[in-house]
Amino acid sequence: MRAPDVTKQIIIEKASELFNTYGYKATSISDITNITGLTKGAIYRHFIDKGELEVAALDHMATKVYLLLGTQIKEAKTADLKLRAVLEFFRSYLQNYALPGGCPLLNVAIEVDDKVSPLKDHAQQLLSTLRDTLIHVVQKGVQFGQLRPTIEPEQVASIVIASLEGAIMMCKLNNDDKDMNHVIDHLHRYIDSLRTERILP
Amino acid sequence: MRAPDVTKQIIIEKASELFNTYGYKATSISDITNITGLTKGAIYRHFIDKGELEVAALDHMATKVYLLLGTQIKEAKTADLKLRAVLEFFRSYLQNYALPGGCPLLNVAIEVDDKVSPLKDHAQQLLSTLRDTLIHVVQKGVQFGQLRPTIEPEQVASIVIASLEGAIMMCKLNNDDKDMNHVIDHLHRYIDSLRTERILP
DNA sequence: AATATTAGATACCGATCGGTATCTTTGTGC
DNA sequence: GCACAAAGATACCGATCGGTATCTAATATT
Repeated sequence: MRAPDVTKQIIIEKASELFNTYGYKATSISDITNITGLTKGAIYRHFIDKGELEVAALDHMATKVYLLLGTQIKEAKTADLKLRAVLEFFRSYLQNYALPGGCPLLNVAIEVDDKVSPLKDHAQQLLSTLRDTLIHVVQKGVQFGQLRPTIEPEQVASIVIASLEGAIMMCKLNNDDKDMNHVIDHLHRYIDSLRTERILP
Repeated sequence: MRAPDVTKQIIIEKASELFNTYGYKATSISDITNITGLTKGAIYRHFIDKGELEVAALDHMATKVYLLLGTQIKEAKTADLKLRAVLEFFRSYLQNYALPGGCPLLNVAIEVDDKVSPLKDHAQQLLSTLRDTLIHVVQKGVQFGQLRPTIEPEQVASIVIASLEGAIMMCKLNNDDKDMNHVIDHLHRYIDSLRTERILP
């Protein structure tokens, strides 16, 4: 008998990889028992039903990703560098496969079809968090005179997120980084256009 | 007893809506018998297994969409207008819901997780077709002096497709057109920048 | 009109799904 | 060391999955 929260964490970790790779509905409890070496009895002791495990797994993946992304953003000093850090974070996303199955947000957003469900609520919250993070970066950039005051932070967020998520889809389907590189190149130039004009000496 | 190909077409049409809305794996044969009023016997007379129906349904949706998109592109006279027609096509995509479940390409691309499968092959082909269409538009635009000769057609295609598909994901999740409008506004300005500079009088 | 062909209905198959009741084992507090 | 609580295993449940063998009925052929 192990400390219960350790076992629970193992279940969440392994399950989240399966969910993110094969889909939430497509991953069965048996798949999770197989990969964890545990039994159904053990799993259902920690989660009242599959839905609760799905939400826990999504939360786990999300905090893992956002923690790393948040760090990268904080380390960059100016708004435009912070935005570029986001781009490079998404590029590395595809290369080192620390995150099996691609972007958790994209995957869950496409899979959930219910009008309302806990999983959809969490997916919406994930997107909001990402949007708000980018919006905040841009707002601060304007405030500090790093970015042009005429730009709309919400629009910048929409453009950056949509481009990167779409690129992930394309790259995953073709097993090829080409589209992501094209998109990131373009976004770098887009960010250039957001900066305040500096008269160089 | 009806003409067989009429029944087959009904099955494909109804099934494709279910597949695109709820997912391929998540839609059962029973779901299809319910919506068509037919029985399993009738369905399995026309398709050897579920996989064959999945592919037929995806093909059906794709040709339906690409026929309409192709028309819009042909009706626009210059390359930059053709590209803008693509943007507006995607905008209308979300509003009138002639296409239940959103973009078939995006949905299937996220769902297929197999390394190789007929459905994935078709999904890849769909993306290639869309890419090639945009690339061709840009190449002709350069050839006819409508677009700057320095631009890379492949990069334009990646950027346009990724942005639009990503926006679809965001809008579907939030049930809100905002992100798509932001993205399309940006793409219009991007297309502006692709045009040959004209010295206005 | 009789026959051959085929679309579609019915009833069933084994496998697997999510979930649960119950039993055994393990660790903990006294 | 013994009682108790909790973790995990086992065995099972009804429902549903994709798929099929067989039967019926409607059309097409002659």
